[in-house]
Amino acid sequence: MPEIRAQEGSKKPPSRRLAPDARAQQILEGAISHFAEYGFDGGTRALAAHLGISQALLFRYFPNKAALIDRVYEVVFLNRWNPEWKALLMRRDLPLTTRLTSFYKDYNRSIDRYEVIRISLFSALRNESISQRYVARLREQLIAPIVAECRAFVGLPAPVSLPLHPLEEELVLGLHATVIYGIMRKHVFHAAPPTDPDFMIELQVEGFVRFASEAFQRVHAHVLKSGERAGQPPPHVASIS
Amino acid sequence: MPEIRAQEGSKKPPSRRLAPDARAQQILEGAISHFAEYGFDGGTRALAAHLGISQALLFRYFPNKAALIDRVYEVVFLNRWNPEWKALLMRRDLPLTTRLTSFYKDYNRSIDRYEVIRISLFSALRNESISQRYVARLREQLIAPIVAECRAFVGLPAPVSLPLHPLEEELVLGLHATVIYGIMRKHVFHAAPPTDPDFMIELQVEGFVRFASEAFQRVHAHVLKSGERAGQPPPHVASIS
DNA sequence: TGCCTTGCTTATCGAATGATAAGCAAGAAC
DNA sequence: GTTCTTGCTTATCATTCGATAAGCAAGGCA
Repeated sequence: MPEIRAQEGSKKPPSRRLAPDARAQQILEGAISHFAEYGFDGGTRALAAHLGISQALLFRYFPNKAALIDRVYEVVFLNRWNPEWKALLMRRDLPLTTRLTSFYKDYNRSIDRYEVIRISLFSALRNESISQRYVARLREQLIAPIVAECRAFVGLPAPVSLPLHPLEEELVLGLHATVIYGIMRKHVFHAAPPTDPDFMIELQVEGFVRFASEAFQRVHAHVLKSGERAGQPPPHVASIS
Repeated sequence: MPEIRAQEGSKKPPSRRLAPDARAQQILEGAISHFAEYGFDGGTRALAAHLGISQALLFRYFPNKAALIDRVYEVVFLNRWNPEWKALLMRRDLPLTTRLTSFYKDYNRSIDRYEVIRISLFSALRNESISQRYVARLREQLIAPIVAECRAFVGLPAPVSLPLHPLEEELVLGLHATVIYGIMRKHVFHAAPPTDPDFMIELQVEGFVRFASEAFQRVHAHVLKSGERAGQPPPHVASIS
């Protein structure tokens, strides 16, 4: 009878004395999935247990919990940006529909991950500065360029002569929303029917571009009509009833 | 010289010995704004301090923290639903555009609140059952009826003879997304330009209805073409890189 | 003015949190 | 097989968490 290793505890045979780099990487990946599931208040003990290591070991590889979270942010936010997106969107040798379709298919593929969308939301709800920086980059690198391309597409003046208006951004963000909200339905609200994201993106982009000309014209007319008196924000209702 | 009340501590003159109902209501409202800001891991001590009362008093009015959170959910989710929405959406004596526009203006007005959107997200990220019940109601009471109305509008068979397809719902959710994501940008990502929500809703609905006929036709063609082999979910990528 | 109900606070509990210190033992080097 | 480096665990820290118990005092009532 071969010597059976008395099953110690429950399940931690596949981890003993890793090389420091490997262990750090393992902890980081475990932290990503742990914090994505339970938020950043998910305890370090639960994380360690999930990794099959002792809780103290975490602090040998990361000085404190905040530092570990910062590394998580780095992976989720910074490493997930494709600098070629902007260039793709501005390639006027391609039809606007083609550019938007292939961009959003790629963008969708890049962020349609349980960990990414949930950690993004957890950090945004914490008002983390990295989240706000991501939003700013999104605006400057993607939304604003798309607005500019739409301007060119519908025959309106370029942003250099006529500055971008928030309502134009919002128009584009309407298209953006269909992609983001779809991912959120899947990973946050757990209400995603099995579907074909590429087909839906083709459809949404087609609808957007088809209506773009009229929409941008109407936005410009609306802006002129309301005398650019910087639409006062809607009255903030006090009680919540 | 009038007797100045030695400023005790910092600021808690406007609260002593309230009637039980008033105190309970005050705590509930404070909890809503506290949990909306810091999530449900926001401590009871911080909540009490914000209310200018002792932490122990909370447990005199609510048996435990979970019970308080349940009351918060009640206010945010249940009290915020207008049962007339479905009827409005189905009023075929009105043009579809009119119905959608006035519905989404009202819906937007109803949920465009800092506390509502943030608490909804916090609870969804916790996989709370009430959040999932809200999503189910949204589907059954709003999205499905809109799909049915669109079917009628574009001349497709009613759901009784041809069951709703997830892709059709997703088409409608694209419109829904523009409203929800706009609210999230404002209260979660803090990236909302001052804008005119009613105007944007008119525009988005107009674009949606204008493209609805072709979109629904293409969805049906797509469903037939892919032989209804229940689109296999996209391969779940393992590493997060 | 005095009493007496009751709304509220102070003090404290055990469990859980992030983090530290000391020592065990795996496994390469010889 | 022995040694020695070092990856890892056990034990413990102070702090903070939700929750409880005992007692103070505000203010209506007489």
